[in-house]
Amino acid sequence: MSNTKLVSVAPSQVSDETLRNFVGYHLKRSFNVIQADLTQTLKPFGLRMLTFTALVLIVDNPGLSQSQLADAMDIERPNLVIIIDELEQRELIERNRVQTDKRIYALRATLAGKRLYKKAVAADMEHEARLLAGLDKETRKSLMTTLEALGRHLQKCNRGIS
Amino acid sequence: MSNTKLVSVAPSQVSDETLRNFVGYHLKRSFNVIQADLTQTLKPFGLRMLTFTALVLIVDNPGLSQSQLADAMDIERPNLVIIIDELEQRELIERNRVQTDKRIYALRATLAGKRLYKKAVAADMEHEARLLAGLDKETRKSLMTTLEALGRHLQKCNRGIS
DNA sequence: TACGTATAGTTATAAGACATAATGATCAAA
DNA sequence: TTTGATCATTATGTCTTATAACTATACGTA
Repeated sequence: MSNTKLVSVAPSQVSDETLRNFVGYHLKRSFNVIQADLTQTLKPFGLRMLTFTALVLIVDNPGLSQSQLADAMDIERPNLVIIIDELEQRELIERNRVQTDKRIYALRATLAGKRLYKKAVAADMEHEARLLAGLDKETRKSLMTTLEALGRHLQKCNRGIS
Repeated sequence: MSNTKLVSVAPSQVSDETLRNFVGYHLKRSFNVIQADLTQTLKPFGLRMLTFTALVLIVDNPGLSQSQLADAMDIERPNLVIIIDELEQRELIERNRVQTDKRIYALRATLAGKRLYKKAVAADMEHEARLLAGLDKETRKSLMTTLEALGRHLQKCNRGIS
């Protein structure tokens, strides 16, 4: 029993060497920081990440249905309802019945919605530029390239499963 | 009003071109896919992502306190309690009072905890290897390198703020 | 035409991940 | 010894996400 240590002292610094082998660990940690900052960035506009994402997709894809939007956002239809409710109550978007299929709402941004979109997207770009300012240009470019590649690959995998 | 379109038809495919400019968007989408797969991978071991992360950090850092662990996991102390409760009830870890400071619990993995750690870490590595198998070696390497760099940079930023 | 099935949106509900405030026990320093 | 800080905990609330069940509508087929 030569390796028995009755009292192991608390480590002065916690090591995450095992976890750092995992891509998912890095994704989560980096995303947490960005999300926290983005949440603050969007607060002045009265937007959360989810309502911001929905607004952007509606402006970029006028007339899309709630099902299409839920698919694009990778969330379930019931969860989208309150997000759309919120945007509609603020008169940033409209729900329009479709004549050819009365089950569907065609979603469109109002003028106010389009204006907020512009401001919020600009703020988001500034927020990311600020957060990534310390990284050298090479790394920033490589980051976007590899993340795009990872995203494409994983979406492909995912479609294969479901 | 030459650009007035009374009825815009639903887009056949939803475009996310604006969102794809954002690093945060890519991080979240990729993480979602990995998390879903990892959740399934850990299920046979009775572990969730949070309990898995806690177990790994406890095995790698025997004797650390709950405060240290909460810091390392970037969660608040109250939220860690139920995670530790769960691991302790399954006798994967132990809470040991520290003689020199009776406020602190020194956390240590039991033999069963260390065994489960080995299996779960191996399963996690297989899960990531499987998910990333389709990416060419260059991209995989570049991915880890840039994610490490991003992580280091963002943690540095974060410490500056708080 | 009528019936069975599928789809769009909604409601109700539950679980999980997170934050904050307050408490009791302990420590450490004035 | 008293005051203030720290550790773990309890209670509580919010946000995100998932599932099941419901209504209204659409569609294919007998």
